[in-house]
Amino acid sequence: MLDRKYIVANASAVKANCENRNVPHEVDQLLELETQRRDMLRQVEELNRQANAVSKTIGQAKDEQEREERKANGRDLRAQKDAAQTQHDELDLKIRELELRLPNMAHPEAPIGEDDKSNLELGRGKHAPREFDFPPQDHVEIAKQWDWIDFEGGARTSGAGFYFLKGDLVLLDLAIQQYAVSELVRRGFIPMTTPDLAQDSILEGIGFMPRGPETQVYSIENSNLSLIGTAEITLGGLYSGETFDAETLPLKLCGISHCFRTEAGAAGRASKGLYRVHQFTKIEMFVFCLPDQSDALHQELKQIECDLFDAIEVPFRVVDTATGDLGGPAYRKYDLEAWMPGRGEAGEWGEVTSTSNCTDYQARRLNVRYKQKETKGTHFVHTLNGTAFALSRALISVLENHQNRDGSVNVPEALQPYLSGRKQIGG
RNA sequence: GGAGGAGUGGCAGAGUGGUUGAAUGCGGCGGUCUUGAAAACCGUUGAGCGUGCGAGCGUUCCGGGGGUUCGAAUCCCUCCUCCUCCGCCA
Repeated sequence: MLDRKYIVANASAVKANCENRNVPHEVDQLLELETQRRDMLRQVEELNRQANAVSKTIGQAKDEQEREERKANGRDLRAQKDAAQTQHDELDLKIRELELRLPNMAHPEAPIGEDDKSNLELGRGKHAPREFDFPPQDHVEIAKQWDWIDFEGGARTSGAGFYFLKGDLVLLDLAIQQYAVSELVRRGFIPMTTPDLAQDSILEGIGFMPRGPETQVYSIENSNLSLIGTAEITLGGLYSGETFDAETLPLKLCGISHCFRTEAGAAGRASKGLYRVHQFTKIEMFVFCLPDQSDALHQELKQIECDLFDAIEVPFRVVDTATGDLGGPAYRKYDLEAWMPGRGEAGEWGEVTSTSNCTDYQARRLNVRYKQKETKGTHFVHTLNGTAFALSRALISVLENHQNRDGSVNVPEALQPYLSGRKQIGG
């Protein structure tokens, strides 16, 4: 959510931003309603002031008759105030609905473009895509050879898009998680396991739309809870309504959670094997910080993602997301796309991580503030998030890039300590 | 699941219908004293919104929502959270 005063003062920039992002807007209507609301607010406060003044004189009334007259006067003023208040609240609600649909402003250097075709490649990882001297298999084939993934069992118990991991692949999965968590802890992140469900109000604050026709998340019937699509939701909601002391920021959190996605409308999109599933585990980075820290922290999160994928020796490229492809809350977003040799005809890049600077957009919706010593008042913090590893896709990248001719898979050195020192699985 | 109790400012803790945004203490900040520090003493110390160049003024907020009343931290209803005891359970 944008600051209402900012929208009023910068209406043309807000409109231009919506157009760059391919989001329809009703800024003009919002401005009109806001003008009305302010008038109404002034009326409400004036009536309230008068009513309060009358109330204070009632105790000092000189006789019963004067007392009753003043009471009647007070009643009348309160009634007028209530009527004005109701009008004000209706206007406020309409404005808020419009505001909630406005996306965050975009970073001035973010590439402008309609969709992901305008995304800008910023660089590559340390490892170039491998030249195979044998036809590489995709992860589904590799896993099948060693009975590492049971898709049929997943479908039987839970439906299409669910799966069981088995055997050594589970150990690899855990090794990646442990490696990521220890690396993040080393870099000052506090490890946290989070609830896998959150209240809808928190989802909305983060920028998800639970229960809409295009919802990405599963909701629990007869409750206001939804399964989280990412730990960003719970970590971001963790301090909703709270005020940080400025010295305690930046606060870096590392969330370990399951992620649930309906993937509604994703049918037909590249979705083989583990690539697009309804549930996966994710190690997520989340940061609360001061406004002047968020740009640098965004670079830091991007760098951590690069370091992690370099460490597991997976080739990747970094992409600066175009305005039209940014989610609503993001001011700027970088994606890492890993090389997946088994994808498409002869390998393709596939998104494996994403890091966003959401500036104060989520903080305003969730009411997360900071307070600086010596200065009056509070301000909204900035929030950032980034994927360390989404395990489903990380596993694809490791299996496909480190496969051998016989289907065995080399364990990247960085992961070996977390896999009993083993250098290979399968075979 | 059953029975009780409690939710007030950064914290602790008064306040049960009318200048109470809220006593008091602690903490924080400023000052006096001191070579310096401590102690002591004095002063100061919540946030949101509106309005004004500004000092300020107005308004809202005592877990959330609703109600009674001219007026609610204070009375009523409801929800949430926490604590204690009992039961059940990984």
